[in-house]
Amino acid sequence: MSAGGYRLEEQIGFLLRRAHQRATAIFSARFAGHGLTPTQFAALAKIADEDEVSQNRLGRLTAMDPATMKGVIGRLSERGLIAGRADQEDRRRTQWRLTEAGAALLAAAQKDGFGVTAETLDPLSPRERATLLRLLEKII
Amino acid sequence: MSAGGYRLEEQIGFLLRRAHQRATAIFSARFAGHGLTPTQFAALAKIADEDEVSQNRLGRLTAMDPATMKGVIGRLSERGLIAGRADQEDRRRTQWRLTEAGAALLAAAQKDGFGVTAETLDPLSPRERATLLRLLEKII
DNA sequence: TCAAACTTGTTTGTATACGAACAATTTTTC
DNA sequence: GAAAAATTGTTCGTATACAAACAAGTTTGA
Repeated sequence: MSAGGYRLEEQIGFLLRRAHQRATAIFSARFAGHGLTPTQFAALAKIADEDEVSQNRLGRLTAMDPATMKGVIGRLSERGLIAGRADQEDRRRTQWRLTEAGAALLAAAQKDGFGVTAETLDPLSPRERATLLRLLEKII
Repeated sequence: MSAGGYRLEEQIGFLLRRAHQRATAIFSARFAGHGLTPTQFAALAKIADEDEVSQNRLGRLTAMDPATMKGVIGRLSERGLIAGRADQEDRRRTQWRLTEAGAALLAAAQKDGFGVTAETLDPLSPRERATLLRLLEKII
């Protein structure tokens, strides 16, 4: 009976956690054949955008902390989807690129990426979809 | 240059992940003194609502899978914030309650719970806040 | 009734997520 | 040009998140 009037179901954090869980579940179902997680797909997509990118910068672009990024990079690299080379200008850095296999997988997976977004937003009207994206951007 | 026109920043899943990350960061800052994570706090709040609740039911109420719930319950129980008893009617079940320490911590933490929500939604007008909650509920 | 189906909870393994502490390197500042 | 500050990346530890396989107990249905 919510002692202090705190209703979990109405808290933005709880709603965001649940909405994210649902989006992830939809992603997992559609990407089962590709063997990619949402963060792995995000990393591939951003590496493709950037052509070549350091680990830290990729983390900023995909909203992953350096420790998390290291794990994602490691798994993509082990699977041969990306390849790294030492940066000559800055010896702390490793620059990462898609391999041919990575580019092929990304190309094959991309339409499912749009499918995930479409299915996740399916309960909303086009206008509501735009509103939701706009409001989410405002609170990030 | 988004080869297939796939813009990560506009995908609902990516926005939800980032918004959830920010909400969690705000929670962590405000709850540092209480030593509670968002899921632990959610579990305490729901146990208080229900008075006594089984592990699986609590998982459904707080949107946690049974394996996750077990970890959360274990940590709260180890800290003496909740206590479980074997259910006589259904011998598979354990029923969980707040201890006095748990009830006290929940009472002390609750105003910070509201603070997290307020800070997270701060960039939005009251009308926008209501809209965001409504749209999130629709896509869950 | 009794077998099938379901529910409750556990365990294992993989993948984020991130704080904290750290080493190596580069940039800034004086 | 040297000290200070910042950046890049690693490692360790803790906490979700969930699939899959499982054991044990309960409910359903023919």
